[in-house]
Amino acid sequence: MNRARVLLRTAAVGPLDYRVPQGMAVEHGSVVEVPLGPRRLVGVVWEEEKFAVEEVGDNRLRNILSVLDTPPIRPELRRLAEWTAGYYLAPLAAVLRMILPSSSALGPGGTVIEYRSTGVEPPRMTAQRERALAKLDGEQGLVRELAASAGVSDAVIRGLVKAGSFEAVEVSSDAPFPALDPDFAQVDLTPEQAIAAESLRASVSARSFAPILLDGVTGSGKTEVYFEAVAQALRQGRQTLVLLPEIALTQAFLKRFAARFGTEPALWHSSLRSTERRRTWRGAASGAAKVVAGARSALFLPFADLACIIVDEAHETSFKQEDGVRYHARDVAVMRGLYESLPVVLASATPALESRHMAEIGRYEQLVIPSRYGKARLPDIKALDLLQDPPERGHWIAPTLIRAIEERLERGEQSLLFLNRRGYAPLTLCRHCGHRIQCPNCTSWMVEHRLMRRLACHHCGHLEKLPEKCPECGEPDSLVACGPGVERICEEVQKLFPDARTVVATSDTISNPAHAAEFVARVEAGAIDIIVGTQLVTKGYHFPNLTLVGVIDADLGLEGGDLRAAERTFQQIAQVAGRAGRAEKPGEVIVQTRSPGHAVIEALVAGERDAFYAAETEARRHAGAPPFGRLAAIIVSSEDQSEAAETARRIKASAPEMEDAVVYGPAPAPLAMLRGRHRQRLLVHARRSAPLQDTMREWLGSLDWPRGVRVTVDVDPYSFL
DNA sequence: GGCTATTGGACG
DNA sequence: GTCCAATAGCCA
Repeated sequence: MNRARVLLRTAAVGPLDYRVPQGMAVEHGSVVEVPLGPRRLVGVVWEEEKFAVEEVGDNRLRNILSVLDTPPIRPELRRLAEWTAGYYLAPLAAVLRMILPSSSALGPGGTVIEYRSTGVEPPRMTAQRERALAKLDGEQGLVRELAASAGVSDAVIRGLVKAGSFEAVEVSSDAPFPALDPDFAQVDLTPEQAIAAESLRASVSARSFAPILLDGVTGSGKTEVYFEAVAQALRQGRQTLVLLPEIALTQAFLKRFAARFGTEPALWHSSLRSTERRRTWRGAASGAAKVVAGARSALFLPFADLACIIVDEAHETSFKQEDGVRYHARDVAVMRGLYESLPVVLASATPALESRHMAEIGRYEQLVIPSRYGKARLPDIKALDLLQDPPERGHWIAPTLIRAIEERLERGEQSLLFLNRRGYAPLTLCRHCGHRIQCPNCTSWMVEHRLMRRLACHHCGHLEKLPEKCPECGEPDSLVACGPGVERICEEVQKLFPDARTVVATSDTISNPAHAAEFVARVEAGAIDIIVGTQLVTKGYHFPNLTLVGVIDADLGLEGGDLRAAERTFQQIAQVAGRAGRAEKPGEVIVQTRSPGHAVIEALVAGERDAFYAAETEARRHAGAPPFGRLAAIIVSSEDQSEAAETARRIKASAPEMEDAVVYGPAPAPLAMLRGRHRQRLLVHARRSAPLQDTMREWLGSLDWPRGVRVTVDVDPYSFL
């Protein structure tokens, strides 16, 4: 090879050709450093024929500077990258950015000095120092990382190091991974679990593509079952990837994993420190990291010898990336399984309708674990009609639910109240003039967070102080909180049961693995009587003494009515219900609703999961909705409202004639303004068989729009905001 | 004319 | 993405 086509991570620059100097070993997939103008960039050598680029004369080529010290990106992963870019209409370079982390992980390794708080008070305390110490308790990282995490300058951290409040820790970025033992723990499976486990072991050994739906009710021990697939891969010396929907969940997972295999797996998620990032990436590439547990982006790690992919809680919508490359990790995982010839296990108690459908038509294998582990039985779900049994005025917990909590307190058992709404109140209103406090950057109300004493926008993160008088009419003490959030429910609980120990569990209070571990430990130790939580508490946790789940507002998810609203509500309530009665003590679930006759609520109460799915599937089939038809959204945004609207109109006007697709819109998006950008949406609804991506590529590729206007395509959208 | 802000193209 | 040169806009 004397010239090479190099794909760079910057989307704005297409693939470029370089000269391979004499004696340099370069092959397809090699990770190389190349010059571009005055800069040095990292890229990957790709097959020339994949790109239609203008040929450039040998005389204009510059030399590849070096081949980096990492295994080449294997063809299977290159094909997956191409598929992802093609399917989601994203630049290949943007997918490459997910494969190659920032260059720090690619450069030479060695030891670095990180710092960890010691608990020593500095002799002189300042506001900045106080903030850093409060925020960084128990954290470790580079000075730069700590400073960024606490929102202070590097100098503050360096000062605290000098004062003895932080100590230096030498960290090797290439520390070896401790060996995982496939036979560390005695495994005690029920006959039902054993059958599923054996099937998974066989799939791993078969070394061929096999998408598998592992469908087991909550508490049936799916994790123990798929651990047997991990064990099988370990015995063969090969690697496993476990995708988890939320970092907050990893703590519980890691504990169970370590109990089964003797030590924790390698980790991958967006908030890793640079040393950890480097270690996991290189461990995946070398094959030294036998198991990687991670968020969706772990899907693009360059595994040397992958044997199996497991998608835990595969129905979770957080697997859908909502910015950058808008891919669905569950679907890309299946494609990776296809390219790498390996089994992909989608584990869930409430599978996505799409996944169930694939199993029904025989495209996915289905393994069912029909009952709970040991003596545990599925909880009894009751609907509580809020019109018949209303809470007191200005309150949200109905008398029946209050009595149920009371019983648990008397028996020394725990209760969980679920409301998928962070903060204290979703809307703040002026009683005098009717003004509603809105985010300056978004079309959304500011949410009061009483614990933080701030108003927050849940879309852009904008924060403001809670005003003392109405910002519109200036009337003092006229602002009232409307509606409940978890903090307000917690306040109500504390008024009702002043002696009970309550905790709010949301992404605000459990924002890192350390918090998650502390939360789990406190609940397990019986130091908590009542948990009030958002969707964060609906999955993964196993609290044997928790016997009551109260759903504060089951109707919340049904509002807005996007195509998956009913399915999502069903999954969410079934999952949170699954937290009750996970050991010997039976669980009870009380679902507060204003529409007990709604199909979702009736299905939950009757325990008729299959009937619900069947009806929902028929409705989707009738509407030509996914998985029977396909959707793609086009979102046009600009700081200039008229430019966004005009561009959207032009896109619509240039839509090609399509027999098998319809274009709806443009219309202002439900979130008409987001982060200061005005947004218009179009929706393409196509038949299953339509060449959706090709059509859209051609359509949008022939247009251009003013600078400052962004046009994004969302294939298989999950959010319609 | 001389200065700064904006924009389009090249970068191999 | 970033740099650079051509161009447009602005003032004296």
